[in-house]
Amino acid sequence: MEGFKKEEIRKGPWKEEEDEVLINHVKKYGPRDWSSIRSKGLLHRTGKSCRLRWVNKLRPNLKSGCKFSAEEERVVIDLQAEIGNKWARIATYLPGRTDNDVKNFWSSRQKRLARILQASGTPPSSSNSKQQKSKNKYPVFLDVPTFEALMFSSSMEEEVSSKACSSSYLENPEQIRMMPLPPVVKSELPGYDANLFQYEPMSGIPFPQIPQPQPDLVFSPESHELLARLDDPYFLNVLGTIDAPELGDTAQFSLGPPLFDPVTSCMNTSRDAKNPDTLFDELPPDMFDHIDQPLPSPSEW
DNA sequence: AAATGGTGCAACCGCCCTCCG
DNA sequence: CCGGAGGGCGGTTGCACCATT
Repeated sequence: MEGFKKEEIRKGPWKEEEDEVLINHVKKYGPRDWSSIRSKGLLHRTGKSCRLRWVNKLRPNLKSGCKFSAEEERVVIDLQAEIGNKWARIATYLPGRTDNDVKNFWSSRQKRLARILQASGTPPSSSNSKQQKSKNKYPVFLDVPTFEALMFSSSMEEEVSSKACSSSYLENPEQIRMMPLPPVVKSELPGYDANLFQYEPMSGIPFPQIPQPQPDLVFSPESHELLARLDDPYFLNVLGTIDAPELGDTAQFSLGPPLFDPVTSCMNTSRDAKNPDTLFDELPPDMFDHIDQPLPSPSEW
């Protein structure tokens, strides 16, 4: 019997009928007791597989098929810089998004960046292969989210890649600090944890401070070292091999549809050139006006 | 039109934690 | 206290689709 059961475990793409069974189970018992789905003989899937399917695809109010809006990108970038690869935690700030979504988004982004850096003549530290398959093989500084997150949106990356290797865009840390980043409107983030954000008002522009070591935050030794060096102009010069002069002092940023509006957010999913899919275009001048509002703690929502 | 490469996404794997008997 | 089961989570893989050559 055990052997029989083992052989019966199904893998791979889910069929509609399986989805229906899973949905019915959740309707009856709620999103729990995943393993009982198999033990009852309802599905030949592992409990894990069922849970994953529910969480990633069948759960209500998912924004499946929707490209990340500019604001969502911004949230991910900020939070990744703050707390690292805690995708599930980051996903809690993005209604309708799953940890898998966030993870995939970030992974795609990392791949793009790696490719751009290679094209721009900044070779990976220990490999000369065309394409790095694992992000663990990327240059170490790519694992430090802060800078690359600030320097590249998906649209900026394309511009950057075409202007590689010449400018001083990153030479001055102050320039970076003064970049008019579109803000994450923390007050609108469900589950917002004020302890995770340390924004300092700089001419009304919020800027995510370099994460300070916190008891519950774990950075790799490399990250610790690199974070410690972020104020080092020489370190910045390393990144300065990437050029985006056209962004210059008046770098423009785009704002996507309002965050947490599944309808409008979903309308921004096409790759229409008229519809830039990214941050950093046409930044409204008053967009930072409401940043420093008090933020609800997770317990308040 | 075919080949190639990039991208996004669904799903699996393995590790870890928590809970419960 | 211990061990097993269940579940959560981050990392990885495989594949389909699309754009480019």
